[in-house]
Amino acid sequence: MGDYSVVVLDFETTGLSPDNGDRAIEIGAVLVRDNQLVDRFQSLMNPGKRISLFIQDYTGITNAMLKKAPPIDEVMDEFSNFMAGHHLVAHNAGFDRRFLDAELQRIGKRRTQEFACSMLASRRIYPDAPSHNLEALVRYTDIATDGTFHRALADAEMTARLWIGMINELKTAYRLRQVSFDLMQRLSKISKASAPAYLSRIAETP
DNA sequence: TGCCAGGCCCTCTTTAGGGCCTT
Repeated sequence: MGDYSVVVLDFETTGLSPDNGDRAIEIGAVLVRDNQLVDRFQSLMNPGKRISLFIQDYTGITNAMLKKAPPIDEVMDEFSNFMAGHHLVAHNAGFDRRFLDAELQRIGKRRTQEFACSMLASRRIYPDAPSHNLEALVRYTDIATDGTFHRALADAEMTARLWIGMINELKTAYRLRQVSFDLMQRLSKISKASAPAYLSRIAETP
């Protein structure tokens, strides 16, 4: 489990909760190693049922597109190989973690690696951002974009660039040589109020 | 047909409520 590689992932789904029968319809993921995007994974998935007009409008993914897509089980099996051995990151990770774990469970697999959240990290690293949704953070931090939002690979790539940007921000602001996944995860788990003191303490530690 | 989550975070808080964030 390398400290310096993470898989940043994003799901498009039929709704908000796998416990209510919602399923994944697209996964996008980027492998980040040494703060570089070095590999990508993307696939639509056929959930075996029609998706709502809201989801079609929100994502641009249509029922016609999903009809031609491979089944979820097949894609998730491939993706479990892609993510193997890497820590995981997502924006509002609780959402993607629930879907990842639910879809893996359906194919008899289980996630073992740690999951970190770029949204929780951004609330601590960019407390003055006007909003901490992905699109607002992309604009706030001047991340290049082709204007595509709410598609899995585009969102995963932007989240990966946001993650790299936050690591670089910490390196610069606190004169750190390296910022590990563990540090990012700890920063996200401590209360937002105590984050500034925590970071100052890290900066003083050689 | 109608309904629909979960966790963080703030505050007019802790015997709670509501906005944000993800689709």
